[in-house]
Amino acid sequence: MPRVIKHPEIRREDILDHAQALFLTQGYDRASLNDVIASAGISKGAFYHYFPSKEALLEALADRFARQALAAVQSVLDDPDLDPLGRLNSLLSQSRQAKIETAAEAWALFETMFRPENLVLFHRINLAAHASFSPLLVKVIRQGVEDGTFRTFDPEGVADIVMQFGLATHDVVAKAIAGGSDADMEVAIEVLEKRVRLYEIALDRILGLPDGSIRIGEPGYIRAVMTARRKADKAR
Amino acid sequence: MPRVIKHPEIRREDILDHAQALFLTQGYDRASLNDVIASAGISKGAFYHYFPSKEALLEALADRFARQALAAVQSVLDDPDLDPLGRLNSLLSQSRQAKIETAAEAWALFETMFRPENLVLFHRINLAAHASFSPLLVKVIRQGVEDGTFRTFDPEGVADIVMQFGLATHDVVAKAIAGGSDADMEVAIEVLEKRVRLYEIALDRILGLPDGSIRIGEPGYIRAVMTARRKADKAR
DNA sequence: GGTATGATAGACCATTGGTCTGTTTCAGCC
DNA sequence: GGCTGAAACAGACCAATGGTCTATCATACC
Repeated sequence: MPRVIKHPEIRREDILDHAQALFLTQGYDRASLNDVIASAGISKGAFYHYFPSKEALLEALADRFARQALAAVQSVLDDPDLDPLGRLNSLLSQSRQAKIETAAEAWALFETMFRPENLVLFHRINLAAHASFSPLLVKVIRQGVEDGTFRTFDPEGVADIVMQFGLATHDVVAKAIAGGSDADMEVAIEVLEKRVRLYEIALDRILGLPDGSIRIGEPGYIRAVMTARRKADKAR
Repeated sequence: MPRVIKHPEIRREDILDHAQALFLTQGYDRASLNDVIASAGISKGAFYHYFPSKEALLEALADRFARQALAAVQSVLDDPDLDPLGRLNSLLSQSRQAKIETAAEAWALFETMFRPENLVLFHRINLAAHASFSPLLVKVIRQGVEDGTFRTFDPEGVADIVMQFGLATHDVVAKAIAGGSDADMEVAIEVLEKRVRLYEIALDRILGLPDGSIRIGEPGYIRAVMTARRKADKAR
């Protein structure tokens, strides 16, 4: 094997990229270290020079995911024109960043992320995301409580419940993927939209808001994501 | 090794027992098949005579857990004197079966179940539990909707959210375990009781009930479980 | 130009989940 | 009681895995 030397940061990202592709397509357990280093075109020595273990690679990957997600909502957090409710709604929908054109990509991520063999990876990402998002959510909620928009005795608890919304959709999406047919997809869309409405009124209640205040995503967004995926599927 | 022949069902349960002990103490990944067969005192041939793979063993274990849990609440489901709300509350608290004396055991299960290395096992159990519990919950909720106690447009969604309550406590408990000190425990108790109250009012709302209708567990139950554990810990 | 240090290669290792062949036990039949 | 076939079990064996170790290359710096 020819010896290629890259800048450490580049090489590291390189390994992460290849690992991400393999872990997402085959799952963390089924993708072997040999697969990773073969894909990245490096030797075992090189790999262990950058990561102390396969587990550490997984964690680094989860961290990167969480950081990227955080960066994606940074503008919402920084926007000074948003009141607490608006900020919370924007965070929940994330629709400012996730435009409809990228819906197909969003689905691709969903599809791979929620596959059963990706449980471990998904969980790590969730942990990392929780660790970095929770404090921000708590901050927003606390501000809302102070200025009187929200009313709750447990901001951290509310934040956790908000975070769990992601997990909540897990089962539904997983089943839709397992099924795969158009009919399954249609069912999944309806179930998800109902579920979203349920979460909205639950959040309204535990934040002491009048009904209809919380709006998770724009109406029809889920359908847009799902149908975009269907189109992409049929194209290939 | 002497050749001991047991009744197939006995042998199977035997293997499951030893696997359960090992998986819970060491985690599914870290406990090797050799550990399991050594602990069970059998050969590889014997093991693969009963289970097609290590994965299948995990699934069988999860199934058994789910079946046991189901059996534990069967009386609540069969009780003809309970109205839908009472039945739901009883299911949520499970306090009829889980008396305070068994609190220490409950904790032991919690402690092992929620350890990070048991993610996979926990998830399988959760899936199995979800599969068998959800329909029952939906049935109860549907009855409540019919007789006018509950009011919701999405019984399945409500059932799922109820089921997720178990997962919700996961993080809190996991952190308390990670900490381990009395102070950590005290914090965990308070956080958990707040979280429970939050869930109660959220469920009240999405079931169209007046506040205070849903009661997850008797007041002080969490503290009872936690302190029982503390006593058990200090005893040894 | 020498050299220390980081970056890379690849042989090597113990262990793992899983397979395969062979042996023992025993119920059912004559 | 003896025979037989299938179920129950034992254990050698295997490829692959995550991880270690030593040797080699490249480069920045004096």
